[in-house]
Amino acid sequence: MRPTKEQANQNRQRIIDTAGKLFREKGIHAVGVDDVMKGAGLTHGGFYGHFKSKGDLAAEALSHAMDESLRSEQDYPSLAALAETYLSKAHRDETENGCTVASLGPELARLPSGKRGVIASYIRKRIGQVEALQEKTGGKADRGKAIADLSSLVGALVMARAVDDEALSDEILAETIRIIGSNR
Amino acid sequence: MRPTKEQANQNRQRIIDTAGKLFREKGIHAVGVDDVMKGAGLTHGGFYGHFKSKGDLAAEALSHAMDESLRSEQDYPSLAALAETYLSKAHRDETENGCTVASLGPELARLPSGKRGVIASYIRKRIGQVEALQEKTGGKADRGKAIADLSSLVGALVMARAVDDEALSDEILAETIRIIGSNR
DNA sequence: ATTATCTATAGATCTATAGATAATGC
DNA sequence: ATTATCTATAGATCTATAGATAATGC
Repeated sequence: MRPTKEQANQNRQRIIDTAGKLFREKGIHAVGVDDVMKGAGLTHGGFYGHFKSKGDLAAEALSHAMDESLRSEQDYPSLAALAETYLSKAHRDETENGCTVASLGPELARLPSGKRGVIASYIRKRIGQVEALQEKTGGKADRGKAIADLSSLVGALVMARAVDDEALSDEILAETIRIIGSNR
Repeated sequence: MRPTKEQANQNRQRIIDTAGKLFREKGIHAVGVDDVMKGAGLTHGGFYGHFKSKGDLAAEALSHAMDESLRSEQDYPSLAALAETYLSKAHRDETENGCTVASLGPELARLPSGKRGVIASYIRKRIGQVEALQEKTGGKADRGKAIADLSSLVGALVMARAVDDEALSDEILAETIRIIGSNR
């Protein structure tokens, strides 16, 4: 039963969206084309009508996921407010949405270099976001400090997720929020 | 040709060591038992005489890798000196050795929870290391700041490796070193 | 006799392709 | 007639096991 052109486009978009969530939750290697298609409510053979390969899907899915996680954010009143959201327990525990760099981290570095341009672009936007918040509250932007603060955010989330001990995990989140908020 | 008991133990240790390097370089999922055994100069069938499963090897290999990367470090004179080494281009570019949390990051969070105790222990030691350096130079230890600085180190290394643009990668390393060194 | 390793292979899984199907869109 | 999807499967790869081999260690 062939769908309309519009339905086919929606199917394609749903494949990208599902892949973005599954890859962030389980890692790219741990998710098969079969899993993605099942998640999108399709059979896995149909995949290759939409994408040339799993790698091509990965590039599109990550790009889409990064756009989404930037787009979905409110305008924060301050850097402290961004840190509170980024390092919330909700963001830590809900791995299928949220920051792609924190969810996939080193796996991004191992992607074929032709498909890694979106990562630099995403990180540049995050740096810009932090700089804009510096101007909003403190005064003038300090790009170096923005980079170091962004590093803290990413590193704290990665560690808080890796750790098996909830008290330590909570402490990593809370203390990093506190230090960033104190405008060191 | 059966090796001596001592040689067999050395073989086992070489399997662990090889796995620690390969896992950090390529990710656990991307490395097969076959690759590890080939790297150790053995045939892959012999693996199961040493380990019950790939997962068991992973736990031992990561524990060993973390011990090694802590043990191999000099005594740093200051936090700034630690940051310079941790965020050196050498550490960024040489992924097979070096910090396991930065090399595997989110993949650690997806390990079965029974095998994640070593991660918390490793991170606690890293926090302690930063606190000791604070006392050595500034005065009294500030655990919250130690956690935030450690987060910066991990996050900056992950981002510097993920990015496709060498200028941006270098900037992330250099600026994070500068901010941590400025003892904000 | 024991055992570390090797050869060979079973069984599962994963990417990708081929051909059939059936409804859309010219 | 075109094409999005489905069924079926080829081919590669990966974990794990079984049985053979040959030197060690009691």
